[in-house]
Amino acid sequence: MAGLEERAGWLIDLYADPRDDLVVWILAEDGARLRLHQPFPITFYAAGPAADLRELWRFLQSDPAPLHLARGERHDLFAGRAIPVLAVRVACPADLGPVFHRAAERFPDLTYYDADITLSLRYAAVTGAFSLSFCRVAYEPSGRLREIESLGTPWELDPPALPLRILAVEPDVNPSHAPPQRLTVCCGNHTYSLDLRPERPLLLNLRGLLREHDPDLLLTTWGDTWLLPELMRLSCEHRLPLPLNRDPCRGVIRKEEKVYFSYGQVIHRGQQVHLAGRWHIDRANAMLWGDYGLEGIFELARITGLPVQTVARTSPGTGISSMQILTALRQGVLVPWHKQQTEDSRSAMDLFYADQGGLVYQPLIGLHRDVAGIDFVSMYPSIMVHYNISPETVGADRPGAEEIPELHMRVDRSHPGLVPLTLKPLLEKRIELKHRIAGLPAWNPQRKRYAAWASAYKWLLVTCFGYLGYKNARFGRIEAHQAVTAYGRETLLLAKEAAEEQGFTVLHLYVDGMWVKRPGASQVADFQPLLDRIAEVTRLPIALDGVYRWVAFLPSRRDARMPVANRYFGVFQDGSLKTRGIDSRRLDTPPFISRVQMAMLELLAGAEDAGALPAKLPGALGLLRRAAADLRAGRIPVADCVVTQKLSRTLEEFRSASPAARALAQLGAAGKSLRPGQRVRFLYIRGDQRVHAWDLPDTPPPEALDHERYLTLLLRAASNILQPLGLEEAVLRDWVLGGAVYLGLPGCWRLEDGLDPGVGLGLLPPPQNLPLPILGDTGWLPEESVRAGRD
DNA sequence: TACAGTCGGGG
DNA sequence: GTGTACGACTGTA
Repeated sequence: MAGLEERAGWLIDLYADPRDDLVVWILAEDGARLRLHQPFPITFYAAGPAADLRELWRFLQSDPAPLHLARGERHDLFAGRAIPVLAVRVACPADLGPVFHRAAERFPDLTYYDADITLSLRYAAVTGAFSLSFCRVAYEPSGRLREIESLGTPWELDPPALPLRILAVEPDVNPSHAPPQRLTVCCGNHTYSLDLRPERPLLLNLRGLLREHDPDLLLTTWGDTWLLPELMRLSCEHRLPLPLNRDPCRGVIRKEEKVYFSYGQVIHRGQQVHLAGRWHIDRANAMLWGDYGLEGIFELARITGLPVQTVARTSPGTGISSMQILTALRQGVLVPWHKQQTEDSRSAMDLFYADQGGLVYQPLIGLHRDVAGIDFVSMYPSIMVHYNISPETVGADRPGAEEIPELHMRVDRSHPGLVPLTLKPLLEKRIELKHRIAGLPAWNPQRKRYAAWASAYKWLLVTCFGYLGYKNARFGRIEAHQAVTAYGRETLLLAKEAAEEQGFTVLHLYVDGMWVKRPGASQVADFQPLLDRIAEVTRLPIALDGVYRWVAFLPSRRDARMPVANRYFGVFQDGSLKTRGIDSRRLDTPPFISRVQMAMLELLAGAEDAGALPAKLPGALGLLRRAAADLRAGRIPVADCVVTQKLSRTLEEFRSASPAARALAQLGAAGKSLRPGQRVRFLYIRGDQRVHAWDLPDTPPPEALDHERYLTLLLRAASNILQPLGLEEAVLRDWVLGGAVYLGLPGCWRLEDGLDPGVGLGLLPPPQNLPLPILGDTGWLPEESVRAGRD
């Protein structure tokens, strides 16, 4: 076409604008940042009794916004057929919200579809151009976009990298703890330190930096909750405009903080500041930032179709929901309007929901060797794809369809369902990523990128199951959820039978994994025939989590004869540890206790074989004794004794003076407030106060700590890992406190099969000869020892 | 002893 | 722009 400019580049932002209809930002290959615009009419639908639809028609005819009305038929997923609808096409996307709300308010009983879909998803469905996709664009000199064509798909493994300009800003301290004094600003190879006062030069300097560098990404720490609101306030006060936005025609978008309930706990989401034409990401407010970083966020944007600033801050559940919506739009299936109803919704759907849904065994308590952990890979999503489980494919009345085990239901496998259609490429790409990761050395940057993506995918897949079961989810249906768990149980039972046929003892089953043992089986090759057999009978992807040198399943702390499903630890053949449910896995355990526990475990992990464990005991006990002595002598830094707990309610709502409530009250008295969902930090101290909130101006000296309390926590943590070796908490306490040792009693050991009872305890040297722990003189145990336990 | 409050899991 | 479970466990009274 004559007079059109053509360019290739990445789609980085997109939003409705009352004057320009739809604004599309392209980061061009040649470095230009293009603000383009185009008309983008949007249609939503209403269904219901014909008379009501006619009334809605008349009502909307007098609506002030330019719109077009038509009758038609559209496919309803749950009805399984096309239904008559009134199509309301709004000329300008910015009008959609107001028009829809006027309609829904006046006619609340009609059913609405496609009414609340994120603009970027609609755009992806209509044009094929998704968030961050590499596109070819053709536009008029005025900026009017005439053509856009995506040159790739979200499923590429090596999409061209964006040449992003990043400006990073970080205050010197956490603003919720103390008032910051200066900002560190990084862009390219330059780093600047800017004083927050006086304010005018600060604003002028920042303005200069923003203009000069024109960043695509403003990467901050506490930018949502403090920095940007503060800068906006200063900019207003001093009447010095600050070009935070790249689009000068728009203001920044602020979203208020909120507290909500999700998966059984209160979540606090700080306020947010979104920019137009460039992104703002606050690492402190970014979901799972530590898990997958910028690369993970970009990949999530690509595959979910959500804007970068949104995926950075939302849960993966929103991502999976968006992917389903995109599938529906592409298939021409109506997307039900999602009412923000807080009705009785006894959804009772956890994202894992092991107790009613998943098969859980009671593990065989104690220490075992010749054990392998075997897991199904993304079991529930794999089941959905393999068995075609989707809200529209499952039901009681499906003649000729496949019968679901245990349930009086059938699943129609003649056409791929919406959910399997959405998940299939995701599962396939994740498996391909894992292959590539395995083939690359650890230092390879591409490997790190893939690992970040794989981590982001993992979370999408984990949450998709919960969505399937939630009855108020757009594409959720309880029967589909039940079908998945039914197939899951059957699958696990098939795996168990296969293991028993091959002479393995099944130690434990947990939803999508199992632990098996057979005397003498200590190599990967010993378990390969079982893996092959399980893959053959279940037709689902199975993987060896690892072969253990030894593994211990812990009993209940209330009753040592009772097993619990989720507390265990073990060492793989390569010496790496796997721990679940023990103190160091918990975020409310003081750091020094976590470190001691992990250090003890690492010492035990040095044993090549369970038989060599007794020789490791003196070292582990020495570590414990040293820790207890350091605690009493005040040699543990108080910062390492801080307990962190998440607040579930406001101060007034606490009915019991729990440690967290006491700390909250102290903070309140000092003028610092915390909201439910935020974490409170405190120390256990002696005296009536019992605790001392950590974020108060003063810090108590080590002598003020409640040593007795910390000693109890320490001994508990130690006994949780030494209990399988026959050392109970009371014994440890006597021993650590330096009293008589009754470690020499034969029969104390509770090692399974073949380990010589009576070995070990008698070999312990007397306490004064114990080897000193592996510590430096100044610091405490290395921080790595804690992280090593978490994967 | 009963009750109140917090945490993890999955990958 | 989410999704209000469950059991184990600890601390308080």
